[in-house]
Amino acid sequence: MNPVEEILKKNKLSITEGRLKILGVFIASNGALSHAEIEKKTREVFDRVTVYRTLQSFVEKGIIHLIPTKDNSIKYALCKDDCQAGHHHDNHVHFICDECSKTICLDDVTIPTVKLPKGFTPQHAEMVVNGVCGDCK
Amino acid sequence: MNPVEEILKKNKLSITEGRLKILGVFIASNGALSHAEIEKKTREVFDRVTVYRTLQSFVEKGIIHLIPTKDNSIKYALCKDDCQAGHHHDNHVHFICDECSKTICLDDVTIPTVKLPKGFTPQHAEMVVNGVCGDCK
DNA sequence: GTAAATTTGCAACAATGATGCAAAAATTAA
DNA sequence: TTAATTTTTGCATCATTGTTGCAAATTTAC
Repeated sequence: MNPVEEILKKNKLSITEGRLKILGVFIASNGALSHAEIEKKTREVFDRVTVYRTLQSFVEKGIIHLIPTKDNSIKYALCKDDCQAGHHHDNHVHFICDECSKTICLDDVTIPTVKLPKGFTPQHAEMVVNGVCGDCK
Repeated sequence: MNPVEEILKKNKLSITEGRLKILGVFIASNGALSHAEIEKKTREVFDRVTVYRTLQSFVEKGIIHLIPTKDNSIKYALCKDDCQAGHHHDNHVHFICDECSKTICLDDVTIPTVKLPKGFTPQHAEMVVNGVCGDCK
């Protein structure tokens, strides 16, 4: 069994062509992908709705995670840790390159904790850094 | 001249009913607002397109700023510093309450700098903390 | 292989956002 | 203050994005 199928099995998702293909796209990509990008790569094969539902189920199962952005573009990423070990730890910083606009998971950069004003109880933090990536400099 | 008009003047925007009203909504609110919320509060008075264009021009002038979110909902906020001093410094942490889902600018909490891997040049950082706010605890 | 469960595609719909253009309003100049 | 110029608004229209119900197709379990 190939590794893509294994990930689906491990997450109790039935093996379908759509899921194999879309998960494959993530594994082949080195950065995060927007919904539009995934749709473009699979539109000829699968329906728009299938892509939506597939991504939703992947997020629910923790196979991929969302990255917050300022513009209204959801970005999805499959992180190395998640897909190999199966247990989730997406508390890493994300980097968006202003040149190539690629979104990269900095798996080794942990989000620092900040001291909040009185009354606020933190639960989860997200951090996104913009700048220029190694390839573009 | 009232303070709302002054902000528009300072930013070289002509004083119109729509801008006064929408800016007023921001000043009256203690948190960030989504487009939909602003539209709801002004739909009977102004056209949808006017709201879009007004928000766009406010962002361009730096009167309001965007807050990144995971779901596809743009949040806009008017920060205390910006509107009073006129010079921009929105390098503060944002807090989203999981109970009341209010988004709050923590103007006094500065985003910490993180050490990035070799090759990455940071330009700007964003940080969003989720949890429970003082009112909901 | 067959039955049950799940997923897919289609159609339809809702929400969000953008653009061109004429009418209205605001600013500038006289 | 009025007239001319500039800017903004509203309307119509369109594109994109995302959701839902349901029948057909596929996958899984037996």
